[in-house]
Amino acid sequence: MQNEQIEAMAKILKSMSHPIRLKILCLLQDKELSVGEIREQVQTTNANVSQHLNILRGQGIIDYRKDANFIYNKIIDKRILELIKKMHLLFCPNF
Amino acid sequence: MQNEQIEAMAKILKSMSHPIRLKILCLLQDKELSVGEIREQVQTTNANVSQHLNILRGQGIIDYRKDANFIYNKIIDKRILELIKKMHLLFCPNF
DNA sequence: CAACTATTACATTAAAAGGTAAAATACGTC
DNA sequence: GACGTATTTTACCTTTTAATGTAATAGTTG
Repeated sequence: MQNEQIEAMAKILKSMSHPIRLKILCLLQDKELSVGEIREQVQTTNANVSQHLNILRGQGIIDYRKDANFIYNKIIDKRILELIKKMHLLFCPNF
Repeated sequence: MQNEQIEAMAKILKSMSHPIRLKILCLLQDKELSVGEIREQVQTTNANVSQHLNILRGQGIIDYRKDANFIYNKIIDKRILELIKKMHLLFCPNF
């Protein structure tokens, strides 16, 4: 890996390395979810979820669509999906 | 993934998510290296490398052996090796 | 406009990173 | 065995960055 790529990769890893954000990404693996739906699964506030989502958006990992006053979030970077799948296989082989 | 596993995984990712530590892991993919040898490749001080190595050791990702007054470091968690390989494939397909 | 969902802004707290100097460890030589 | 040198670690302090809480704001709906 080149230095620039290492920097870029480290940024991506950092954005995934917070428990709440990692959980959000796991939840979004197979379906899109609204902020409120995410908050139900992650023990924190609405605003906090929103802030974490914003970090993931900034990395281009997720995107959203509006529907009424809901915001549905989904993963758009397929590489992240693959990476999570791999992590799952490597670190949680029992599931 | 279970919550505990997510916490554990987030910790691992965090320890990999610093550019210097990620570079160290890349360098250690195929060979063991002393602190000084790592410092040559990573633009920082000896003490700083040592501190980063300590974090990776704390995670059980790397271990070391002594030889004279050199410390040779290597990756002992094979899952990390696989994860790096996968990241390489996904994010740096040109190399 | 009242109710609901989400975002933003700001302030506070907590955690990580980095610099520097001192200390520990090992080696060779006198 | 004391001394000088090389390598690495540790400790301490400072700075920087990240995370969180709270309240205010925006946007949408009926």
